[in-house]
Amino acid sequence: MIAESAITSRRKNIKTILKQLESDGIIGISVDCVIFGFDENELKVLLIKSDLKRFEDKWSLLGDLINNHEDLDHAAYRILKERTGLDDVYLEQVKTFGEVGRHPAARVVTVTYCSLINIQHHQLKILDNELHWHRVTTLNEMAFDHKKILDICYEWLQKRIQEHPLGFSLLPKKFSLRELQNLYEAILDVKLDRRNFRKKFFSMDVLEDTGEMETDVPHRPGKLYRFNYEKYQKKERKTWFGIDF
Amino acid sequence: MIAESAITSRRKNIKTILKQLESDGIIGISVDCVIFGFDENELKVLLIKSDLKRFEDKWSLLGDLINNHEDLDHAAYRILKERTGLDDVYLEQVKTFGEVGRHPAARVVTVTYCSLINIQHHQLKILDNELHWHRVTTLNEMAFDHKKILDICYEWLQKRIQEHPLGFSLLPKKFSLRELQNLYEAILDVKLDRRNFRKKFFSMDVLEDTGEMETDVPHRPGKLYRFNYEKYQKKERKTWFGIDF
DNA sequence: TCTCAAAGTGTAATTCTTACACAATGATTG
DNA sequence: CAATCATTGTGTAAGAATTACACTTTGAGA
Repeated sequence: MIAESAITSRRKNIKTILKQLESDGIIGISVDCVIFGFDENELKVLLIKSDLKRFEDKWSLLGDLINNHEDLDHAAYRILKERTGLDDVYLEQVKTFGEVGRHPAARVVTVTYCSLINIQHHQLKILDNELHWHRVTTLNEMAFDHKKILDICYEWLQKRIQEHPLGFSLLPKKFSLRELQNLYEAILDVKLDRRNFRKKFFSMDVLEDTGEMETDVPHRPGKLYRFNYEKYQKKERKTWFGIDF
Repeated sequence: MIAESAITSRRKNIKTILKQLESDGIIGISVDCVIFGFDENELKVLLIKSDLKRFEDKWSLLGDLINNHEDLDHAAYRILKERTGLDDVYLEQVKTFGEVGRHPAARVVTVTYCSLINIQHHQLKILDNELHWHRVTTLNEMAFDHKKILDICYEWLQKRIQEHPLGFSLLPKKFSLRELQNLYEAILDVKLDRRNFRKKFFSMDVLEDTGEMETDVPHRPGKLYRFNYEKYQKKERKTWFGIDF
């Protein structure tokens, strides 16, 4: 398979580079993408089987070394594009990990980005069967320090989704309020009151009625909404939220 | 002066290393510290005059390349210690900047850490007169992309201080409620109601009455409190704050 | 002892959050 | 085509949190 051999050769390349870095005493810089998706009412993360003997059968995040003449953000978009074929996606830097022993082959400092994509809509080309959507909540061991990275990104997401409208990136353009609520309930692991949830979103005034309804549901169909980014943008941001800790 | 010559030689060293990195096509990794202090009811940041011709007379953050066998966090503490003599301080990673052209001498990716220190209490040894506490609000041009970095760190601080008790790091161990309120008002650039401010902090139950009073104030002295870290720690953290954006 | 400047304190109005139940709808089935 | 099913859609009242607001107390200094 073409895709597979391309990936294989890329990996050999990485290993060679890392070896070289290590012998020259140079610190490598990589980007690791934590790619979240939402499917079957569960939060998923896109992982790949580690190719290192040291981490046999362990899952790892999608990452790569950055290029010398490439902005850091650009590297993140590139990696995402290479692995998923997508470029119109939500992507945000979360944290940088730089402990000395975190990569066995060489000293590598990695900058972590979170990406949120809509699994259904994009139907990314997972030709390569080493790629896998894994449930976030039932993930134990991972390669490198990737479990720790994932945990931090998941916490980041839980917090972030309550303050910024990133959740919509995980849903189709048109969605029902039930889908939206399921998303929040899954990510935050809470049960929310349906009426209060609706009231809250309507009062925030960021949803737009598409005039369409759900189809193919075995019950009364709900209205479909879309996120109105312009309205959201126009809202004024406050520096004062209230002290609470 | 001993301190000065040490710094000068260190800087030459950096320049040499950067030159070498650039000619070898290697990406350097640095840490930049945004060191906030609070004095005379104003938020200050510790800066140094840039030593690059390109940025003559511009202020820059305190930074250094990381060492090969040093954890990233450790590098941040080291730099802080080298520049201020302090090691028992609040320090937190904020964001990594990796645009290609951000450093004129070489490709350098920099990881930014925010540090909060109490200017009065520590009396750091600013022997070197190129070091300077600058008002955050009246800072225009800076060297490199440091103004952008500072802006982002300042926004980070404004948000963070409302959710976490980091503000206390900027105050003496014992402080009056007025001092605390001045701190919040200065950082957030808002006026707060004195009674509501007190009510809020007392209801959060993180302040401890020291039994002491202010001295040397030309008016009725206020009680002195200290932050009770244990009580704060014991509070349970919620994943659910409420959606709002 | 008088003045000054800031400390210390309570309450009522408002806004936000939570808890809660029943009728309407469209799809499916017998 | 009538009955059933599952889920949508909707309002209100109680409680909690936030806001706005003014007068008395205290110690220092003149």
